[in-house]
Amino acid sequence: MDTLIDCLKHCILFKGLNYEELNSLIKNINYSISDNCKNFDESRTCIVALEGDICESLGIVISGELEVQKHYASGKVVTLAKLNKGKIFGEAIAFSETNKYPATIISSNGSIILYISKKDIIAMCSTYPKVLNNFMQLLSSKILLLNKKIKDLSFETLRQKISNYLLSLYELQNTTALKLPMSRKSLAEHLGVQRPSLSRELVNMKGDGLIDFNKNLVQIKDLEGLYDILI
Amino acid sequence: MDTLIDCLKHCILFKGLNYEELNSLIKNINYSISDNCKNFDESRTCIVALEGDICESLGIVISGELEVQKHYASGKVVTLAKLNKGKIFGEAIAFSETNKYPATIISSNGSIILYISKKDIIAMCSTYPKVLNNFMQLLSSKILLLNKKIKDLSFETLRQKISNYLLSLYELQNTTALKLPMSRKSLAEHLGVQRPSLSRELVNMKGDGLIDFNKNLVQIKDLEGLYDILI
DNA sequence: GATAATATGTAACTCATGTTACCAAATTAA
DNA sequence: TTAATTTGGTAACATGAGTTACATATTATC
Repeated sequence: MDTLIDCLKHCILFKGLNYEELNSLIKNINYSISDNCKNFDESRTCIVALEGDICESLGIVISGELEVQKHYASGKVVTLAKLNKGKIFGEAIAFSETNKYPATIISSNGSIILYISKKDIIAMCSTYPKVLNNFMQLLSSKILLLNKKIKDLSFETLRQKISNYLLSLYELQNTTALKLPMSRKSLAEHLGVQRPSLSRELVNMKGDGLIDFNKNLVQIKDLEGLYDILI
Repeated sequence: MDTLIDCLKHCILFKGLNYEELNSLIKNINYSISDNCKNFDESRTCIVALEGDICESLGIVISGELEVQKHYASGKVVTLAKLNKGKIFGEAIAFSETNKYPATIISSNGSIILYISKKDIIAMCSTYPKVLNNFMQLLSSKILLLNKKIKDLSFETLRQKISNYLLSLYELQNTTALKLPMSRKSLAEHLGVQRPSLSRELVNMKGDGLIDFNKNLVQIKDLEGLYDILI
């Protein structure tokens, strides 16, 4: 039981709750623990949830490590995320209208998972406002993160991607004399473009009087021009 | 008061609550109503919130219409959304870590807005589990919607976009003999590409034996091939 | 300090898609 | 039914970015 509480202490959902509160919480809410997996596939990995399965509850990893995977028809498998102790999953899926897992979740080392059903989450949140607050913050922050990702993805040209990046640096560093915090190689990767393409476009932008640069220092020469590129 | 309750009845946050429950709710929770705007800009439009403003509460439109706008340095203004009676805003922003409005919200016709602070939302959700459930569903569905949008956006080539679209039709219509529900013009717009480019690529895909088509009927010839394109 | 490994800049080429223009087909209006 | 409008196909061209290759610069290792 103590190891359970110790684990929940590290879970973002229970941030700000002390030992006593967690102790009372775990006694007062309904939950179930999957001590071992029911389904095994041929390679001895345990299938926690299959893509398309109905999701009715929130899962919290108590021990072991889960992998979120996308299985393609061709047989190719792509691991999207790894979830270790204290990480949660299914929180957004359970409450959505089409509550089906969008990916498969497996465990290769016999993990233990605590499940709380939708109904019991509502009950828990009603009783523990701190948990409710944490849950809201979790979902909200995810929404803003996804919005940012969509914004980044929706820039089409390389020049837009570079301008967007430089302007976010400008707002962060509060100066037009920017210091790039990473190498060209990493920047190209970060922007999702090829390194030679990045180099070429930086030279073009210098030629157009938008920026000047030397090593990892970039001087914005036409701030408004950079903003115009994003529209 | 009755018009207020009538308005809340149409708000997604209070779905499933009857008149009595709404009546008791409105008496038991703390809220504030902005009867008129404090800030007017030169064009007599009322500024509900400026981009960058701290957001501490959820807003519900009681009457009038709000516009969510992005104001660019160049002076250009893009309207992102319109919010009419019963629509809510700030729900994800208030609870996120960086709780700043990502866009400006204005009203040109003197709207009335009901505000519920973060603290009072928590209190309301604790007292009314139905509202809590609605709130969770709202945030969760938004997350899944944004995830889908990211998935769609992350396909790079036109062939990937077409394949992804055809495969979603396939899963929807449960047959490889697909009926396109829209014109080429609309489809091109929907996929974010030019109409001639779409035509050209459809012909290429027919040439590669992936599909066959005639008018608004598309026959999938190589299902696995289509899936492979997405990887 | 010499050498190897890695990162960066640059140029030539390829390719996918946007762009424009034009004609045919289909749909709608008169 | 004819005329007008919209939609769709196709071709030629322009362009932006990926690809490859190679030279130079920087950094790490001994």
